[in-house]
Amino acid sequence: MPRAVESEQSSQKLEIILRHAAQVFADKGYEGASIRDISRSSRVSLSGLYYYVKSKQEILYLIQLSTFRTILARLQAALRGVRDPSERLRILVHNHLAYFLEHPTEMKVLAHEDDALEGAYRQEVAEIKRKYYGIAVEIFEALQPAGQARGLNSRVAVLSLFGMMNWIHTWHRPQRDPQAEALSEAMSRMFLHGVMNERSPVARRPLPNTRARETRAARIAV
Amino acid sequence: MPRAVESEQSSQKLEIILRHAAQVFADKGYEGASIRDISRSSRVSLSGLYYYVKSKQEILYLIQLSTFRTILARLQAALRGVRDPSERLRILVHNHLAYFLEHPTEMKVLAHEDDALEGAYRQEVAEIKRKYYGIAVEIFEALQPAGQARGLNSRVAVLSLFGMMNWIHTWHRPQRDPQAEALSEAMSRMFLHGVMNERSPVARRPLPNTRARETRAARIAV
DNA sequence: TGATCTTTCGAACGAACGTTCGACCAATTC
DNA sequence: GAATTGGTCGAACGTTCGTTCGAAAGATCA
Repeated sequence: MPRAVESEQSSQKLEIILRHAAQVFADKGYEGASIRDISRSSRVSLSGLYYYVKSKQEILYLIQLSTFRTILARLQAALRGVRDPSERLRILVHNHLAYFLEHPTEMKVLAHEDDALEGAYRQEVAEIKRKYYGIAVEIFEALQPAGQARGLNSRVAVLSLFGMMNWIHTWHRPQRDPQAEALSEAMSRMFLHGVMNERSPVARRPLPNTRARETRAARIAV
Repeated sequence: MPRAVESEQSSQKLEIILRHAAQVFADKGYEGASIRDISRSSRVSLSGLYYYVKSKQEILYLIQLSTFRTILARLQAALRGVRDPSERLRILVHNHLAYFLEHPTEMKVLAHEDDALEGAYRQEVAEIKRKYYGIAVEIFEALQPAGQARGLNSRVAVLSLFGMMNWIHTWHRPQRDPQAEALSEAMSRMFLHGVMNERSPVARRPLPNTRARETRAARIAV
């Protein structure tokens, strides 16, 4: 019989399986990875896996769902009480990148296996993704009434930002590249003010001295 | 016997095969696609494919190699004679995005199947990629002596730019989203000057009137 | 017409795939 | 101590995979 209501032990073992599965999917891709790979790496027999999980698709679904739920919940918590649009954007970027660097395997699976799910699984994940995206659009558009944002297509701007952030799974090496703090500061700054040195950057928060120079974290060594 | 020196006809048929293969890889991913899928869609028998091609890996290799070579050659041609760093960056972005939107299937295969190649195939493609990346870094760093670029990690800045651009394969819908001109103008502008409205944008070229407003193409409807 | 070379393909190879089944073991309940 | 329950797994299922092989059909030139 398949697992019906999970005991403490049981759901703990499911988590182990999902953790190893995420690693395997990240290494070989969803299609390139086999259930046997997951069985070997998690030390659960091939048939034993099916006590915890209905199918290979469900494994991917469970990984994506829980990862996305966590990152969304963290974002909502971090945003609570913050009103300034620029600051909210910085929080979004930091939350996204910090989670990315803490859980690189799960996030790679999220970013790279976007098309692999089908049917109801796909739709359920898409729903969370829409919500996450919607928050980003709201934040972006709130930059405008303040008379700050250029006349830019929100969709293009926000998806470009996600592109910057999600692409890091292809290049970021923890030893070599900046960590979450510096990286999110750099990307927020690039997104908000660009790479060029027009006059002076806007200060992080409205300060007496509007011409404050950039923070240390943003000035990454070349 | 496998094809040795290709005749006119023969290499033409190889191109047909590669075009269909790119479509199949783009739809199902490299691992998810089968040689039989490619056989079916290109109307060449399963064994017939192996007259033109040594292996499934070689198919992917040939697609990636020729796509990358073309985009690199076009970039070098478009850059010839242009000295202004900002303008060179705009050319790079436009070249990349224009090719992306003209050949979405090949570019999706390039962006998405980055890890799929192995051994010598992988290295040969990596070499071109390094060259392409190197040009981008050069352009970016040339923004600095002019006293224009912020103290930003080149690697982070350039790879963020590639992230913006390459990510479009996940979201761009030709009917709905801006075309190459408007899109590259928007992304160049975002990268160079950001999304916020600090004072005034810098003019495209050094003009008498440094405070010229943005061009029409950049003001995309929301 | 016959010889040679290029191109095509049906049939089969062994290996690997996702999934299922029924037997089994250990612990808990009566 | 018999029955029940939660967890485990070896063996096998039918299918699909990438690749090979040898025969044969078409083209080219003697």
